[in-house]
Amino acid sequence: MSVTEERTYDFRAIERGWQERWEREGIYAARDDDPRPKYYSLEMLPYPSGDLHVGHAKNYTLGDAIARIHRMRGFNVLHPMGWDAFGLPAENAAIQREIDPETWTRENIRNMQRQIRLMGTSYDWSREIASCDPEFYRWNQWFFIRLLEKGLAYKREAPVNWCPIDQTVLANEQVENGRCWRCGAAVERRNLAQWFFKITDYVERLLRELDRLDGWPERIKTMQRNWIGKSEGVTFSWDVENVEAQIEVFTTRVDTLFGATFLAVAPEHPVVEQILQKMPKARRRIDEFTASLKNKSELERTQLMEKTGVPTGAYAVNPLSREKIPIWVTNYVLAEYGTGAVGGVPAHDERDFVFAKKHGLPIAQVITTPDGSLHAPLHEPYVEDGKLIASGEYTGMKSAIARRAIAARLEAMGRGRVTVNYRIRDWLISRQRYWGTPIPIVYCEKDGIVPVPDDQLPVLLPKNVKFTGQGSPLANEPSFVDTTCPRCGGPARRDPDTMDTFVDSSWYFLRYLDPRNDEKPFDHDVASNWMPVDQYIGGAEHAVLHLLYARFFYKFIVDSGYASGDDEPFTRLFNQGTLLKDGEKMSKSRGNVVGIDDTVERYGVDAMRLFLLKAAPPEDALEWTDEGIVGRVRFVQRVWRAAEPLASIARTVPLDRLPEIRGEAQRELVRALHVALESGKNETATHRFHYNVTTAKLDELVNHLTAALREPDAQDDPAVRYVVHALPIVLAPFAPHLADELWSRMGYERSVHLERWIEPDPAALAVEEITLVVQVNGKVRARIQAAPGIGEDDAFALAMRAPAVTAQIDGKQIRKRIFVADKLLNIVAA
RNA sequence: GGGCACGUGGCGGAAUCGGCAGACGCGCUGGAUUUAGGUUCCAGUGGGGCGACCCAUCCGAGUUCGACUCUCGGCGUGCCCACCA
Repeated sequence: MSVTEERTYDFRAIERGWQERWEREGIYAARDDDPRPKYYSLEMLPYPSGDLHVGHAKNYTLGDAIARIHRMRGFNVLHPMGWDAFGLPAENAAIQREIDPETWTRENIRNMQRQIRLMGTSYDWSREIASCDPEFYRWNQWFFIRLLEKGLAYKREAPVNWCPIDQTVLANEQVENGRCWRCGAAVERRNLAQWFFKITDYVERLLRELDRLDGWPERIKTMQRNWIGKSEGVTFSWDVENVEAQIEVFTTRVDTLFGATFLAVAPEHPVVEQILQKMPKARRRIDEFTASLKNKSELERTQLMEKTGVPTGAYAVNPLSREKIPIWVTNYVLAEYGTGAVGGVPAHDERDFVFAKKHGLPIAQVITTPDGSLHAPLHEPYVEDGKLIASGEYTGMKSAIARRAIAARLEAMGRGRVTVNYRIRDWLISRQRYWGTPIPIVYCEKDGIVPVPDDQLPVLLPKNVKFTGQGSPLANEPSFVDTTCPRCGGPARRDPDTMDTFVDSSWYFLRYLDPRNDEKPFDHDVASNWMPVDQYIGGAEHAVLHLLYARFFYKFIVDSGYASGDDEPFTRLFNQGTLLKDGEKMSKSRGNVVGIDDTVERYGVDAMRLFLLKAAPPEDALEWTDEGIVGRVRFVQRVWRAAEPLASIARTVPLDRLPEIRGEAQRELVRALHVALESGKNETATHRFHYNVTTAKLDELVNHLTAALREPDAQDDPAVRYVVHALPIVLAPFAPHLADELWSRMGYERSVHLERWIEPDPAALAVEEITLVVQVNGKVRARIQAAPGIGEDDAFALAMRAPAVTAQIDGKQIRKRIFVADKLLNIVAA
């Protein structure tokens, strides 16, 4: 073996060895009774899709660095991991390849456990959970029944989103641009009886309390606000001429009421049938129109079709002007939003304008610009607030004032009221699929809807189910569906549906706190002590799904007394940027994945981790390159070559005080260490987590160390020994294996990950000389070396000795001096 | 169409408070070591000029002694929402 080979860091053997030892000794296990301040550090739990790629590694590496540095900063850190194990891909594998979904899932979990361990992440594996375990999903069923008892779970027939490919209904949150979020199929509308969670009961709190989530990205809060979609307006009714009916409309622009020239209703609106009873002549054309819409998917109806409609022949009476306007059935008014009917104001609404132009309906301007300069004919709708015209007694009012006045008038007439409307709908949780939590409900001919009693939970998923891809697997399984009523003992049928997997992730973070409890989902006191999650890390794709559901669920949990304290579950949220390969998001479906196993085998875990942290700030998208990681391989080897030969003697210089400093180079070396320590501390304390900067400071430190080691007798220099001694500590959160290997070679028995971070020392950070920038008229002309704290006059005197400065001032008057202590002197001359 | 981000060398990025633009890394160039390749080490690396200096953070204005940073306008990129009444 040659000399160079001997000094090469054998990362393959060393990294594996440390992972086994950490696990054997359980050094990352969190204890409930630890007296130190708690820190709950959580990454969104992964779906066990098969293989991890370096995109996953990016997410977990950041979370692990944060957990590790908090542990070293004196916190009792809880850092758990688990599996979001229910879901469609497992069932699709069953249909396509005849593998049992459970087998498929368990195999994937096993493989991903191995890969996550390969990354050297500091999880407390004793708390691991998988949502497909009956010990976990039992509590989904338990919570379902608690929600049912509170009236927050209910079954209702409603128009719902149906995915024809995945053969199940979807929540509104799972429909993106009219398409299924999983498979991309155009979603259809179906009227089905389904279970909902009443998230709308919590909508005001979910909206208002976003304001106090200071640790959340503004972007995510905005997305939640938009999704909730609160709008304030007026709901009021129109009489229908010659028909015993009223039509309620909701509008945010009641100031435009005098400009309504038609009334638009959704085809599904009940008033359509009432009108047809009186005026059967219109039936054929309305039926034809409605039928033409029926064939269209929701996507086509909302996005691709032009606005169209047919008149009903009936007229509505404007409650204020008494004007009669025609009632039209249209395709652009949605039955599910507001009241399903809208006053058509072409002059001041873009959709109504387009519709009126097409069908030759009048355009009546009732708002003009504040200066009154806008007059008919309008070539485009004027949708801003302005001043009312042609609006009876309200003419001349500003929009905002008119809105209040007209609302008050409608209220006084007993026709209307100020209302608030929300875009968000109740959360549809039924799924017509097998691989999920069975809904714990039994239908009895005598007793109706009967919840399964707590002591009969869990309702287990049956094994050996047939997967044909046709219809719901559980519904086709008589041994599961046929049961007896828990109340009367008579024949009954089980609900054949399973729950949306987002139910699992709405409270899983509480199960980590008490994972083996078989009497309750979690203990009240244990949960209250650990909650809320201090730092939550994950991608932004869950902004209106998981993150909204979990907030709802935790509010319910605190309201019900299952836990106490702040009812917001996640104090701080950090959105990781995605990992790109060749400019595209790395994903299995795109086929551009770089695997964990290959990367670790080739470059080592620490090099991979360092690259993922170093290449970009964690919130930014990061392009994976094989060239970039070799720089980190070099770094790991450079550290090893510098520090390992001194490992046996480094401990002779203690870390609890600064070492003897023999010269300027030694000062700079020790300073570089403390700069790195401070960077790690600050990036953590400010929650920026820009460890790309901290790792750059580590590079500078190692550059200084390498230079110092070229001096004769460097091994005997106390500053060199001190820095080598401290190196494992400052490396530990980022390159945990390398750090522990060096630490143990110094003779320590205990892992470096149980050591304290060294507090950056102001004396080490202080500089003996500062560089004062001298500007003339804002342009840098000289840099002068001076002692820190130099006064303005002394600085000026020094500056005037610099030829580059005097040359610029020559022949001019000095008007002003700006002096920033220890930084800059700007001489203004003209 | 609306909202929110962002725009700095060949590339990823740094500059935390309005005060040295380009830290650190990749790549590249030259040198040393090496039979050679690789590794390692050293030096250099925004553009222009022989030079004192000049130009440069998407473009254009503005505020300021001083702007990558603040304001206004434009262009570009990304993400989210979108017949929501």
